[in-house]
Amino acid sequence: MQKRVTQRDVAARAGVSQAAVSRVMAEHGYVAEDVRARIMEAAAALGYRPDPVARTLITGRSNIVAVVVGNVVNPFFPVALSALTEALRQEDREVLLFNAAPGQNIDDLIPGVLRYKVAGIIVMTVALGSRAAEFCADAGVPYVLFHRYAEQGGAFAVACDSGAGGREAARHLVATGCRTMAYVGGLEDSSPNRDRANGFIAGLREAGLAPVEHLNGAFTYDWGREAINGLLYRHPDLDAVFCGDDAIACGVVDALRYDLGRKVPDEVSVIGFDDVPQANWAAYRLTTVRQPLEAMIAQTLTLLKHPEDEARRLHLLPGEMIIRATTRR
Amino acid sequence: MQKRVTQRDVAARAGVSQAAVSRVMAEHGYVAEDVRARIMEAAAALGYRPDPVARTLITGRSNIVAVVVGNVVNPFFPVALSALTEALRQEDREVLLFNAAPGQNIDDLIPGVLRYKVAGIIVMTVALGSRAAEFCADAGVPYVLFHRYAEQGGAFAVACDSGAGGREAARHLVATGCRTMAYVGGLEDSSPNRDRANGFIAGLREAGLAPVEHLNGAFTYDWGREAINGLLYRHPDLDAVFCGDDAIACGVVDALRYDLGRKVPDEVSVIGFDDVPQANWAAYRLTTVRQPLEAMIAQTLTLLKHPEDEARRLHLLPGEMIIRATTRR
DNA sequence: CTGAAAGCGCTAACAG
DNA sequence: CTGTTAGCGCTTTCAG
Repeated sequence: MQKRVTQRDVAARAGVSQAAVSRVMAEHGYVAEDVRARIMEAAAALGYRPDPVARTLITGRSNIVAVVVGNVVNPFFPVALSALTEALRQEDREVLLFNAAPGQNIDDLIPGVLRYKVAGIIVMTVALGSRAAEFCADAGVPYVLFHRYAEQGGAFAVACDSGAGGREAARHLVATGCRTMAYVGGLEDSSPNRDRANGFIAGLREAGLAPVEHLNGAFTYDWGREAINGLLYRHPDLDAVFCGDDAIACGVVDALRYDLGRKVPDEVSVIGFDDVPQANWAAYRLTTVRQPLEAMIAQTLTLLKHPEDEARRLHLLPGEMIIRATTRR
Repeated sequence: MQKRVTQRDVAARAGVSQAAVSRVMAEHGYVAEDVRARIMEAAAALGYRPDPVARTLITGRSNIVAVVVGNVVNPFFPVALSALTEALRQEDREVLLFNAAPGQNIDDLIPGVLRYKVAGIIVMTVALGSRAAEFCADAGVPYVLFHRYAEQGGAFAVACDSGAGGREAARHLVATGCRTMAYVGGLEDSSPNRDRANGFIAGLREAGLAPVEHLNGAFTYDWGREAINGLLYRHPDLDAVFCGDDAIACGVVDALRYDLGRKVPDEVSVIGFDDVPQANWAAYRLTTVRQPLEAMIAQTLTLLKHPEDEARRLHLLPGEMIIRATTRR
């Protein structure tokens, strides 16, 4: 149980005051070059590393970023979380992970998060609160919604341009000869779901078409599988389905092939959204809209670091249509 | 930007000293019942919530548990992480998430983690360090390996009994008439991989059989897909493959069906390990060995909370064979 | 430019 | 049982 090396130890070895060491470590205030060198040397020799807890106590700000996640079963989550923590790690920031309970309002969670004096909060859940942004603003903590946005609250938000993605999906289906189409969405009350649906509808309208049906449910494989069964029963001539995300799409494809005996894409085309790893598995080879994950993360970090520089609240980044084998040529 | 409520404020309102408030909040030391009631009332009225940073600074221990993850692409990770954070949340403990860079030694990571005065460290990466357990022991921080264990270092470890699982898989394949079998493993130098391989080999030996080949690679879909191609070329009469995990197994199944035109399970049986959500998707319906996730997490939390009560270092929990449609009846 | 000194909010002896 | 008193390790005035 060895004692930690403190700034006092470094100061003693360098023959300076502890305050001088602090100034060097915090890169704050002026220190003569030779003194700074002596201090750095002493710190290195002693293996000194600053105590983040003590620093946070006094400054009221840590280098920890809170990430609030919710629907963890969705395969997009681990991909996004992993890329995010990796990016944060490269900036020497840690990630405090909060798991919102199903149905839990973010508003109830944020005050608890704020107690940790986090440097910022990134919210990846679908269920939103209305006052969370306000709490964070009061505390001076940057608050960024990732992957979706809120109509009100004035929070920063970074997301894929789902509307454009939905439109592209519609155009691709129209261009490949589909006419009787449906949208199988995820959580009704979420911005990606709304935008994907609206974009899809808008894209069909360009061709003078309209979806025969528009379903909402959850961003899950099981929902996709369930939804398509009823859908195909009501519309036996259905020739295309645009899905809220890849998980739903996989469920739809599987149900079409294994529950309903339809050929994908020959009889029914299917398009997903996200481009999760499974989308490219040989069993699916899903045509989908890839989220611009790298760009979304970069934008999120910029917002976290310099929220004041950025007047624009909503940042929608264009996705990329990935054409594989669940749509016709 | 409203001021936080501090113990001093509570003390003033309750007409007691700040120390009395601390004793009530920390549940440490004696306080008269009526005084305690007054304090609780004042705290509630003011909306007081303790400052975890200040508390950590003085006690040298936070209520934060560090979770170190690595191979995030593997679908078992989000399932495990999600269940773990959920369990931790129920104990009012937070999760500090560390993403080990690919190939990074845990030993280099742990000292940085320890600076946060975490209440415990749970390691879910496959790459191990040799001194991490020692560092943690020196700092008095419980250290638990999750999902795999180390031969040396004396760290606590909680994992599925992969050896028993491998043996069961072998028995099931033998019982369903397979004779020419191979093991397609993941990361060679990891305990789950070794145990699954050894268990499988032992299980075959019971029937007087031996695997025709034994490959190691990575716990990924792509590796499974690649491995089976060469394997089937060298052993055209192969009739079963036991895989290091479900991701590999999905790759093997897909390659057999779509790259090699074989029928699963009629021509080749495939068994995975973990029972991730995808294993039950209709495109796979994978026979697999389910990890006892709930039990593993419960055991991990117990070890974290009372490490001194537990003499046994290694806790192997039995998995459950889930028979689906990638093995014959 | 540097050191002394005052805390950040809380816990933990220690008297009373 | 309760209040007083030191700090935890660090940042940040404030003199010098």
